[in-house]
Amino acid sequence: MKAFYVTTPIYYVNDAPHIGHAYTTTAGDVLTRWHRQRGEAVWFLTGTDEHGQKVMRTAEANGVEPQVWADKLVDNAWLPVLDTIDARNDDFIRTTQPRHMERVQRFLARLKDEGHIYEGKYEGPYCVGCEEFKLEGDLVEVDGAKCCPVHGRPVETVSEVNWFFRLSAYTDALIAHYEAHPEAVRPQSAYNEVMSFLRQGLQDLSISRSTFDWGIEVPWDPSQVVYVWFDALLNYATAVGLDDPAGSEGAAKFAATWPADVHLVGKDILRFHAVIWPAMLMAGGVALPKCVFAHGWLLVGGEKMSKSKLTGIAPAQIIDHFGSDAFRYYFLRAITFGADGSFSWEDMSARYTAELANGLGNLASRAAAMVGKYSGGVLAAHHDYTTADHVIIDGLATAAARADACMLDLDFAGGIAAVKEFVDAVNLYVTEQEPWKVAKDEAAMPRVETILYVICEALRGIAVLYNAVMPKAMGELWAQLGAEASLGGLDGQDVRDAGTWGQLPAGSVITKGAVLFPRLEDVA
RNA sequence: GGGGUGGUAGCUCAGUUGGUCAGAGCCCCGGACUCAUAAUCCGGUCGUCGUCGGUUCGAGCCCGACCCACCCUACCA
Repeated sequence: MKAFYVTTPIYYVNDAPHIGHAYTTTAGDVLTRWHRQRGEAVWFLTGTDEHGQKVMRTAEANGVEPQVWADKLVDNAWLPVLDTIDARNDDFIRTTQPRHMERVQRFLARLKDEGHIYEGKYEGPYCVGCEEFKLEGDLVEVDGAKCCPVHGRPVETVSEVNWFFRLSAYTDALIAHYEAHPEAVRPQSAYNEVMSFLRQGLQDLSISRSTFDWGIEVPWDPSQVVYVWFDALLNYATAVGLDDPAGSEGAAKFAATWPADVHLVGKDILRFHAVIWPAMLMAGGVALPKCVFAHGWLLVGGEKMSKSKLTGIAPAQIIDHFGSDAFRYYFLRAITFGADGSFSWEDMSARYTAELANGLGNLASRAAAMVGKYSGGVLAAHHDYTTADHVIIDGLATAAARADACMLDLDFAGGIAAVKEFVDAVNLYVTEQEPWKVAKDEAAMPRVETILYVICEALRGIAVLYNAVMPKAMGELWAQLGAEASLGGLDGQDVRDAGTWGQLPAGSVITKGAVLFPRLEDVA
C-alpha cells in the first residue's frame, strides 16, 4: 500500500523559525496523525533548505562557512522546534545531505540528456554595488532611471550564461492537467491564481548560477551551481529515493511513497510548487503530486507577521505559556485552513480558557470527580438508555463522521468544530441530567451509573478524535479513563471507529489525574 | 496597467446550488445549579450583510460600476 505522503516546505535556514513555519508543520502533523489513526501507511517529511546566496551572505557576515552556519541553525533552532510543537515527522531532509545532492545531480543530468535543459543567457538588471542581479519589482525610480534600492544608483542590464529549463514547453500541459484535476491546487483561490498565471504563458527558467558557489554543482559544468529553487523543490522526491536504480532500497521507498498526496505550502511559494515543480516532474516523466495546498498568512494586528515589524513570534513564546496542545488546537481551530488568519494573544487566551479549560478540561474533571464520588472510581455498567442518552450516543457518531470527512479534506477548523460541539453537548447533558441530584435517592443509583457511563464513553470518543490535534492532553485523558487496559494505546485507536458506542468497558478505573488544561493567569 | 482574494453584530468569523439568511463564538447584563479548573446551563442587548444601480415574485448570496484592504505580476527564498 502506498503511504499517504505529506510534506511541509523545507524551511530556509537563514533565520530562526517563527509561528508561521510552525503553523505549516503543525498542520502537516495533525493531518498525518489523523491518517495514521485511520490505519493508513503514512510518510511525513519536513526539512531545511540550506543553499543559496542569502545563506552564504549570512554565514559570511557571521564569519563562518555556510555549512557551519546551516548546521548551527538546524541543530539549535529547526530541529528543536519540532519537539516544541510536538511534531512527529518520519524524516527530516537537509539539502546539503549527500542523499539529496547526489539525486539532484543525477536527475538534472538526466533532464539535460533528454533535452530539457539548454545553455542560454539570463539578462536582467544588475547592481554593481551589490554585485548581484535585481528584481524588476525591487527597483526604485530616481529621476526616471531604475535604481538599486540599496545603493540608489542606476542598475545596468547585464547578461550571464546560465543553464535553462524549458519551462515554457509545459504551459499547455499544466493547464490541461489542472483542468482535469481541479483538486490539485487548493484552496480554490490558489487554483484561480495558478490558472490565470499559466494562461499568460510561461517563460523558460534559468536554473543555474555562476556568481556564487554555495549550491549543488551542475554536474556537467563545475562553474555553475544549481539555482536554489530547482534544488529545493526536488527535496520532496530525493528524500524518498528519486530515480534510484531498480531493485534498490531507494527505489522500493519511492514506489511505496511517491507521488506526494499533499504538499503543504504558504501561499507565497504557491507558484513554485504549482507551476515549476510539476513541470520539472513532467520533464522527468515522474508522477505529479496529488495536491498542493496553499495556506494563508498569520496576521498580527492586521498585518502579515514579519521580523522587521517585530511581529515575528517564536513558537516557544506561545508554547511556554499555553503548551504545545493549545498551540496546535488554536491555530487549526481558529483559522480556516487556506485563508489568512488573525492571531492575537487575547484571542488565544480567550479560546484556551473557554474551549479547552472550561469546556473540555472541566468536563473531564467533573466526570472523574463524579465517578469517584458516586461509583468508587470504577466505571459501572450502564442500564437502559433514555432519549437524552441517545442524543449523546448519536452525537458522538455524528461528530466522528463529520470530523473524519473534514480532516480528510484538510478542513481542520471544521473537524475540530465537530468535536468541540460534541464536547459542548456533553457538558449540557451533564448539567441537564443532574446526576448529583439523582444520586440523592439510593434507589436511583442505576440511573446515575448510566449517566456516568454515557459521560465517560463520550470522553473516550473525544480522546480518540482529538488525539491528532492534542496528543499530550488526550494521552492524559486516556490514562484518566483507564482505557488502555482494555482498549490498548490511544494512538492505535482507529478514528473511523471512534463513533462506535460502548467501547469503554464497565470496570474501567477512572482516576482524577492532572488537570488537562489548567487555567492560566493573564500575561500582558 | 493586468490578475486574485476579502470588506456580515464591539471583537474573531460561518453563511452550500438566491426564498425563516440575518447567524455562531467571545465580550457584556440577568437568572438556574453545585459534579467540576469561581467551571456548567438558561435568557437577553448589539448589525440598512463596503457603496450605488440592475436581474428576480424574492439577493450577503446573480450581474454591472465604484470605494477600501491585502496579495501576485516570474528567477530573494
